[in-house]
Parts: sequence; C-alpha cells; structure tokens
Amino acid sequence: MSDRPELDFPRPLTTVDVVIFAIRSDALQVLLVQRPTAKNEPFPGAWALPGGFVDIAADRDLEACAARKLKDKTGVVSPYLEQLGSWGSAARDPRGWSATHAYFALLPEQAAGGVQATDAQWFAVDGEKVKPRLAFDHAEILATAIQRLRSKVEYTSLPAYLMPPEFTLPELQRTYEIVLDRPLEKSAFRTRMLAADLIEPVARMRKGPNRPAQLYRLKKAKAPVFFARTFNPPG
Amino acid sequence: MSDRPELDFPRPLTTVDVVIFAIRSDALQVLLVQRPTAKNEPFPGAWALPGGFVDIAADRDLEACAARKLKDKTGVVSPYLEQLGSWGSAARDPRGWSATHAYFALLPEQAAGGVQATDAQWFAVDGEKVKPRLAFDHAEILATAIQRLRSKVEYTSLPAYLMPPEFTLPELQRTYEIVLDRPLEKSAFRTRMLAADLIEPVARMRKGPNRPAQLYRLKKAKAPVFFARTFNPPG
DNA sequence: TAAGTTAGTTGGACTGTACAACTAAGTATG
DNA sequence: CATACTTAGTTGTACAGTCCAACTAACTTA
Repeated sequence: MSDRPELDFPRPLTTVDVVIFAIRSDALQVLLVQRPTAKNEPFPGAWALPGGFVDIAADRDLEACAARKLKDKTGVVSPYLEQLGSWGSAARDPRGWSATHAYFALLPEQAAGGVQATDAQWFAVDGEKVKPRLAFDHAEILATAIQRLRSKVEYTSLPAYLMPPEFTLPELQRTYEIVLDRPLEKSAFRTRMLAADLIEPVARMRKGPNRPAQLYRLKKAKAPVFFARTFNPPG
Repeated sequence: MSDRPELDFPRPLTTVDVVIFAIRSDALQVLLVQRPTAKNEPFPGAWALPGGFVDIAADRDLEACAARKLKDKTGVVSPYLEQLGSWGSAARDPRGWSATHAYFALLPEQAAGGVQATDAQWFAVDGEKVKPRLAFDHAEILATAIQRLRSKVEYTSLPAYLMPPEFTLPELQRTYEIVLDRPLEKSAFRTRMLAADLIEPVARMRKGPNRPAQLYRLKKAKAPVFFARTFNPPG
C-alpha cells in the first residue's frame, strides 16, 4: 500500500450479518448463532445474527458475502435475500469502529428444518424481540428486519418465499397471518390475492382432512410483486 | 493493532455517499460534485455523488458522517436524511475492495439555492438518469435513490420535506406531480391529503395571481407518515 | 349414518376514489 | 370599467374493492 500513501489511514472493520427468517411450528422464527468463547472475542457465549468479516479475497461483493454466510449456516443456496441496511459506529463493536451490512433471508419451512450447524438455533420472534439478549447491536438490526418484513407483507408477495413450492390458499393466508400477527378476512384475502396475479393454480389438488383444496404456486417473478392496497384488519 | 493479531487482515475501504434531491425550476434535481484531477485519483474530472471516506476519528456513526458531508456541500444542518443502502464489491473502485453506505436527503428549494460550493452543481433528473456519466457505480446508486423516492411518494408524506415551511395545497400537489412525473387528480389528492392528517392549516392566506389560497404546514412528525392507499393515475 | 370441519361462494352494506361539472374570488385586458 | 380569464376549492355521481356474515359443498370421523 506504500505506492498509495493517500489510502494509508485507519479503516473501519467491515462485516456482513444475515437475519434468516422461517415459519416453524406456526410461528415466525429467526436463526441465531452462539458467539465463541475464545479470548479476545467480544460478547463470548452470547447469541448473535449469523455473519462475520468480509473476506476481500473470497467475496466478489456484499451480496455474495451474505449468500456465503447463509449457505455456511443453512446449506441453502438461492433463497430470497434482500439488503436491510447498514449499521456503523465507533461504539457497536469493542474491537473498534465497525460497519455491518445487514441482509435478511426468507426460508421455506422444510429448508429451515435442514439446518444442522451445532452452534445455530432457531428462536421464535415475539413482537419485535427474541428471548436471548443479542450481541452487538443485533437486537436493533433484528427489530428493523421484523418491521421491514411486516411492512412488506402488507403490500407485496414476500410471504410466498416462506412457502413450499406448492401450497393452498388457506395455507398462504395462514402464513400472512403468522407474519402479521393478526387475523385476515378470508374472502377479501382470496379476492386480492387472485387479483394481484401473483400465484397460479396447479392441476393437482391436495387431499386434506376435509375436501380437496386447490394447490397454487408462485408465478415466475424475480422481485416480489406489489399489491395496490394494504390489508385492513377486520373489525 | 499488534495486540489483536486476529484483526490483522485487509479491510475494505469504507465510504459514505449522499444523494441530495431538491425541486428547482419545476424539476427534480440532484446535486453532483466534480472529482479532482490530481494524480492517482479515480475518475478524474467526472461527476459523482457527494461523499468520501469515513473518518473514524471524527464520525461517531454512519449517519453523522453523512450529515457532515451534506453540511460541507450545502450548509444545511438538519434536513430529511434517510439511509438508502450499501454497495460494496472488489470492482467498484480502482483503489481496491470498497463499500459505500449511501444516504439520500431532501432539501427545500430555497435551501438548495444556497449551495455555493465551486465544485458542486445541480442536475435535472430525467427518468432515472442525469446527463453526465457518473463516477464509480454512482449511476446505479442514483437510480435506486430515484426509485426509492418515487415509491415512497406513493404512500408517505415525503414530498413535504421538499416544500418551504408553509405552502398551499396546489403547491404540494405540484411537488407530488413533479416527483412522480404524472398528473394527479385534484379532488382525490385533496381528500386523501387532508384525511391523512399530515398537514394543518395556518391562519394566513397567500395572495396569488388569483384568489387567496389557504396556507398549510407539515404537522410535527419525526418520520414521514404513511398513507393507507396508493395514488392511482387518472384515466 | 350423523356430526364436524374446512374450502370456497354469494350478496349486501359501506367506504374511498375517479371524474366532471360547478362556484367563487381574484387578475388581466380591452 | 366591463368582460374574460385563471385558479382555489366544492359538490355529486359512478364505480370498485373491502368487510362481514351467511351459505353451499366435500370430505373425515365417531
């Protein structure tokens, strides 16, 4: 770096963290990892969002870095992955001025079930918090992620990324209700969902505990589609 | 750093860039600065978003850094400032792996008129582009900022931050129309804007080229307020 | 065979928007 | 000074989508 003296000044630590959501046991859950207890490690033993330093040799860009960390923890290769924002300050990491680029990912339930990292564990989201205290400013990042998820659910097809490839309308509605944490009106949900043109019926039917239900799948769309209006709570 | 050998690895360059918007001459404009032409400088002479390296001695956090750069260029102290996202890759800066934290700011017209930095200049936004080619990946950042602004205008009170302290309803509607680049229906705009409870009437009236018009001001609200529905284009 | 459960439909009340026509108060022009 | 023009703001009708409750249909379970 001696040939570029103008770049010889202290740089912040740069990390990437990923908020990984899934619906498990009829609840919105988030994947956390336990921090190592080695000497010099900040927040030893505390729970934290999966993440770590950017590896400028291995990571082509920030999103690739986030995808790598997600794959390391879950084995999932191409889920829904969206940038959440960045948090940087002198105080957030005892090792020095640091900035993290936060992403959030959505996993279908069966992919979430395949996670088997020994230091990782799923926690139910309660309001905008989880039970364990989180390392760094991860509680704030998580709260922001939950807000973003809830907000986007109001007007996009995001929850479809939490579903298996084929699903029934009541199953999809149930996912919306879990994420929003409030009941939705059946008839209006159906009308809007079909009008939004996000999903298409599949030939097959599902044999349930009652009458066969129509299966749907998400239409091909790179980005989540926007609804024209927000859901209004019944009552 | 020798007492923390685990932190001795190459770190990305960390910068902050600010997309500064204002309505000038009945058009949405953005403030750009011309890059220096000194040796070793990337993109010499090209236009770029105002920004630069994070100064870990001077900047408490990322937002303070963005506010500092905004004040340096415009003199404005507390405008609307929101994080836009971050862009980081090995390729975006010839000096090495770099990550920028992008913010966007909204200025009222008279504050925008006070900008007098010699290397800064306002450019009209055409679609999602500006006339000059931009340095780094700033064209992509600017396009994202415009999309974010347009999208938020649909369902929040953001454009009020582009207005002077007191304004008439038709003036506010004109600002919405400039940002959205499409006409809005007068009656529906009025009904929704008043129902949203974002603005309150001021005792005074403005003497215009026609009958006196009622002045309004933005109600005290830290964050922009959300509308329940989106605007639909007439016709 | 009867009762229970869930998928999906139907219809009426209500609400907010789109749109056009209208009124009112000022300015500009001959 | 009278008339035409411009723009602020209102009114009223048509329409679309939501809320909500009641209903039908198909399958399961006791």
